[in-house]
Amino acid sequence: MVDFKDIIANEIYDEALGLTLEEIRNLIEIPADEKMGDYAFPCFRLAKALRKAPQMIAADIAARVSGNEAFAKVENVNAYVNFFIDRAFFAGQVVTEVADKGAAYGRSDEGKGRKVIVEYSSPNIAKPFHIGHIRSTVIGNALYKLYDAVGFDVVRINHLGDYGTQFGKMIVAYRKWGSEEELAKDPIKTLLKYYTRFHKEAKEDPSLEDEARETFVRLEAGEPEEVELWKKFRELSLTEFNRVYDMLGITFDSYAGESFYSDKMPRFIQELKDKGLLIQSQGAQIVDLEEYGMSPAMITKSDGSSLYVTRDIAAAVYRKEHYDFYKCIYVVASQQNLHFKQWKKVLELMGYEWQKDCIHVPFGLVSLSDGDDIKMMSTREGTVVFLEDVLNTAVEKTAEIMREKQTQGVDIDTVSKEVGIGAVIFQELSNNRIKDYVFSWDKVLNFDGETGPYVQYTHARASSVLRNASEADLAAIRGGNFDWSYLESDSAYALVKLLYRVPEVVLEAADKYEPSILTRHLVDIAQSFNKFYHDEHILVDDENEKLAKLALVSASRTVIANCLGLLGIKAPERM
RNA sequence: GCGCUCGUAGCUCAGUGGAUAGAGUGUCUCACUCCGAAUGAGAAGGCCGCGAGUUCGAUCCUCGCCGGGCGCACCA
Repeated sequence: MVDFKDIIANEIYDEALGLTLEEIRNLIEIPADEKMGDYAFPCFRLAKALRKAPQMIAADIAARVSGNEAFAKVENVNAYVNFFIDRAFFAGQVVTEVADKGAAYGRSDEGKGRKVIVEYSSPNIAKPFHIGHIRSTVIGNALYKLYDAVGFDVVRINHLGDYGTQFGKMIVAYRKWGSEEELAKDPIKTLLKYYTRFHKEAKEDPSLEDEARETFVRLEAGEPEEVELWKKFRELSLTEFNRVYDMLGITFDSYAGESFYSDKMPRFIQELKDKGLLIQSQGAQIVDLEEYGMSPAMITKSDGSSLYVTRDIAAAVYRKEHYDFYKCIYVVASQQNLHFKQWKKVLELMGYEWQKDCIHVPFGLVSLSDGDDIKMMSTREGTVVFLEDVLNTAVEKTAEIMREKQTQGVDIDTVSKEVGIGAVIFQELSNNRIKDYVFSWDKVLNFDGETGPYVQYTHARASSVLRNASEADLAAIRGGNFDWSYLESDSAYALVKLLYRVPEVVLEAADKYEPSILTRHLVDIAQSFNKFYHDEHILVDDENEKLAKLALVSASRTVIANCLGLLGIKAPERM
């Protein structure tokens, strides 16, 4: 498709300006106000070199470039050269491009098949899957889809938190107060009960903590009794997690969690020793990072058992050797910024240059409102909102709305899931991932305005218009060429521009590890479509006008469906 | 105390080294004999936390302060 910035840069370029083609291209901007054109070139930067007022330069350039078929008008306003695209030409380009590419519109091959690992979700086994876990899960899934869309070969890893002292605690608690029947009935909630009780009682009796650590040492040493219990907890948990993953439509290529690396650690502990990085301190073994302004990275505890960093080092090297990744993306909470900094530094000190290809993608905290108080969710305290409850409630509310509206021709059961769960996912992907937020039922159950259901509704509405068109019309708009001057109105044109930008927005979202960039753009498209829909009648009598407009509706529908797909959200035809 | 991070409309949040800082929500209006009103239009609402600096130009970059969040060795 045409690249207007390239065209403009080529038109403007002149040796006398003292800027390279690339520099000129980068200066081109999209004006905030549409009245100022579709693209603008500010001339301030040229003033010094040319020793001329920027306004004069702009006037010169505007006079020099003109006559390209892509532009309806080129003019200067003060220090800016403003370019107005030829609307009909542009609409034709975009609409036919979308029609040609269909589901592939927005995708590209920038990645050239290189391998990217995305590690995400990674819940702790034996703990509930709560609303806080949605972030890594949903952001990670969107990043997987985005990287896949821009041409990378993506491996999805669920790095389960299935190891560590917490399992010592769990085993101790189960042995003291557990019952098999209770566990079978509702595994996670029961395990959570034991875990909560453990922490309550450990406050009174600190020896429980020691007992838990010893138990973990035995687990890591492969003692059959401990291993068997651990396996049981792991299996029960996975069954429950998979139920949530199914609802969200998420799958993984690997569930190699922390335990997977337990037998791979000794090699690295030895390597750290050999490289003179490991020092003894208070009975533990650490890598001193003081000169880098960080607290030490603890590699083994005084009882000899491993820690988080130890396992992450093993995991990183394993992945490099096993997958030979181009990039390894860790979608993990910002609370662990320090951990990742330490871990990267240790890898660097070990001489693994590829650590620079390991990228921590952090996200903010989800907290709960408790009256006037805002507090962190705590598994230990038992103050959590279960993700499954949130999803189910959203689905129920959707079904209720659909019954009220008496939506025809759909299976409420199926569509309410697509819309309800889509609403929760969309909400999660709406804001910058780094922002903290307070969970709110009102917010997650609001389906008006900039929400998932709004975008899905727009898709359903476009689908409905196309259903109302005749078979002959639909056949005609598949790749047809029409009188695009019917798409020169402000609202049609605004929509065309947004559709045009989708491929670059997808790339940017992947580049910045920020799905919300796409979510926001999708909202803009939906708003723009709805405005177009209100401003203009689509199924008009004039055949040429109708076909041009239908082609735009069809393109919009395709793009909305594609973008929703990249976010991991369904696009129902009716709702 | 140190490090990281956030601070933009009543609330939730976009935004960019450039032209008059934008949405949604809430409040008040208006629009369904018309392709889906989970919609659209309008009104109202802003020392872009504060103070310096860099720049032709700063809400954006730098430094300092203030306020919130997170983290800082035997948890993950």
